[in-house]
Amino acid sequence: MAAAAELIAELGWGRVTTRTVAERAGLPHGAVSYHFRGKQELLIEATMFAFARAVPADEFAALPGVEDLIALISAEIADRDRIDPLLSRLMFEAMREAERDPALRERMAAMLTQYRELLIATVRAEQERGAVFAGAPAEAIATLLGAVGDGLLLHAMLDPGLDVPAALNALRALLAPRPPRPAG
Amino acid sequence: MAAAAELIAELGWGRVTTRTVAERAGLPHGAVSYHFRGKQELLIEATMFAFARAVPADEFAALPGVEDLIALISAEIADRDRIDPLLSRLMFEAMREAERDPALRERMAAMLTQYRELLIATVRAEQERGAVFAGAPAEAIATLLGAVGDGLLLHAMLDPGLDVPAALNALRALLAPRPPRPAG
Amino acid sequence: MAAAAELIAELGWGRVTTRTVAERAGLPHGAVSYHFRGKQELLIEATMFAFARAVPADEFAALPGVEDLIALISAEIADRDRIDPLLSRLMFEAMREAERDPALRERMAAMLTQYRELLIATVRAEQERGAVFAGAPAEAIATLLGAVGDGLLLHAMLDPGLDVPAALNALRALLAPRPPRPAG
Amino acid sequence: MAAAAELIAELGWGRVTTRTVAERAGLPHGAVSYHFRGKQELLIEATMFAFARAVPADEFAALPGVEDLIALISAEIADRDRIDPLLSRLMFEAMREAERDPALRERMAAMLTQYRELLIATVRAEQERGAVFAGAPAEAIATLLGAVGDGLLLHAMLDPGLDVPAALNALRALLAPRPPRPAG
DNA sequence: TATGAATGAGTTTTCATTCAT
DNA sequence: GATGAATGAAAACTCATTCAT
Repeated sequence: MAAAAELIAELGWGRVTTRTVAERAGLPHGAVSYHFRGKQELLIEATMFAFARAVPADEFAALPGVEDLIALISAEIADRDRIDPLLSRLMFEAMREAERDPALRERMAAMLTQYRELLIATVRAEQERGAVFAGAPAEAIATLLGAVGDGLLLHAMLDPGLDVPAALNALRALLAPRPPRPAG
Repeated sequence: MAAAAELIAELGWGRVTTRTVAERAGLPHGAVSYHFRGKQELLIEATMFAFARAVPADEFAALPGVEDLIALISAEIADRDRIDPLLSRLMFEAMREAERDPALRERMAAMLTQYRELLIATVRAEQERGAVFAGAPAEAIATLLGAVGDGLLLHAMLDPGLDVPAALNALRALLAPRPPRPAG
Repeated sequence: MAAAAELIAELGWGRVTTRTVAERAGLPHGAVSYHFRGKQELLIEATMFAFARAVPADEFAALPGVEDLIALISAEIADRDRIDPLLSRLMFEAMREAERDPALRERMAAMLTQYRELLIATVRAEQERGAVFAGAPAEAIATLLGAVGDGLLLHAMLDPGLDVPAALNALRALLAPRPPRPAG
Repeated sequence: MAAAAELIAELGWGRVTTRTVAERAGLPHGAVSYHFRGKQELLIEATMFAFARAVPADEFAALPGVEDLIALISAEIADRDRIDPLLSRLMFEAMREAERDPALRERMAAMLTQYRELLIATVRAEQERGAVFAGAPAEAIATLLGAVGDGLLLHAMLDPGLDVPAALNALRALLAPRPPRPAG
């Protein structure tokens, strides 16, 4: 039941009840306990299902080096924040919950690692192409990029007036390659 | 009852119960409802209290233009993550909850605005001093810095192995001033 | 759960607790909140259920013009006060509560209106038959009769020694038809 | 604190809290427990105080035979319902509570007996004056009058559209003296 | 296999009363 | 004497889970 994912995003992990999920899905209440071992299992499955459906595996495989890096980040934010706020909220809920539930943590970690690997590879490729500032290791820049993405998401969620495009332009300028610093 | 803040960080906002808070604080159960109008008020007050105690007002006033900007960010992360992991988790919980509770959102927004104003002023001063990349508006760079700070916090929380110092070095390099890009 | 009605009569509306109701009914505590949206709904449903069960609808339909009016009132009081003191107390509690709860008030008003319509029709029929004093409008006499009924109920409840039969005899005498008052 | 009487009338006996009383009276909270043995004592004292203040003893003594009986009832209803609904509501609350609290019952009974004696004496005097229907014992008519008074009060409280003046006119007509019934 | 009624543990909240100051 | 902070008993309500059908 991927409709449970909606409710996690809307209400928060802890406020989702089995009844609400059943109602939203138009299913009988007993079905929840019948198909899943418990609420937690339902929510975890729903979360991973929603992520898997949103980012198909082959998209991950195809991306590095193809898209401009900034455009990638930008599109990601735009997707999350404008087109489907569900996913960004769900991501935060799941991150929070993952800190406490080992089962979820494991699955989230795998997903995040995959995403991080993609970022590193992309940064490295762009650096080799000369399209991105090469004065720092790709790993470190990728870490920054991931942090900027989620941080902007978080701040934009709290302050809808935040000028995300301007911030992304600044990021673009910062990431631009540059000549070696003149001595002195 | 600043001991409630601990529990928010440990258990998550929604899993804190009045009973648990009372036990942790060594107080009778009725005391919670006696001193606060309800659980939510208690948690909000505890949150703001913890933040206020962690970042004294005069520190805010003294910082701009005095400290190196990167050092500021770095110190902030180090403080939060090493000295008192409570604060970073609490921040995350509070941000998540602020999305749903208008009262908390208002207070968090005020705090973040104050922090953002400080960042902007600092960035602008450093740009004028020639110590920070001037190719983007101070507002946009400050937005990025705030996002990077909280994003790194979040990711470091989820992945304790994350190389934060390396990322901060990369940030330092990216923020360094640079000569105008050669034409072409 | 019509057993809740007993407790309203015995303890008073405000002193009935869900726990008491559950115990009296031999049901687990959670059942109350499961079957009704809340305590108030339970008590309201129990009240209307008890009234509906006590005065079947067809009795209402059959009465007007058939029974002697006094006998009607008398039977009503006797029924309520002797056969089932529960109902008179319940009626009083419900009236008191109806002043504050709009939902209950609406349902009580509907019931009282139905009863009052019956009284008016009966009075009017008896007046036309020449069996009841015709010197006042049927509506006004019906209002008095309704008031006398509930007033006697109330006073008999508070003072068990009250001579209700004597009062009903007096009512019978007062309601008797009379010749036009001699002029002067 | 006679201001507690207001709250009984407004909220109902069981819903009055010591805090509310103290606030309404502008007094410190501790004063309630200091001056009275408990909440119940406070409410009982407040009730009797309000009644005593509303109907001074000498008024009771002066009334019988002086006022027209209907005017007395009418004035009573008007007073209660229009000028000061507080007293009528308080009366009902106190009656209800008196069923359960012996201490209150005793004091209410004394008051009601005094009132009933007054009614009987008045009816008897009016009957002797030839101003009231003499075909029934004064006691029984007094019982009816008392019941009509409280019954009308109760119904008028529930149904503000009730035509009380018309009902009182009918009562006046019913109580009018009449010649012996013509034979046949 | 599927359902949804029923259960009871757990949570928040209210409030009369107590008692140190 | 007077205050109001503190206590804890009791109440309503929620909800995941169980289980008879």
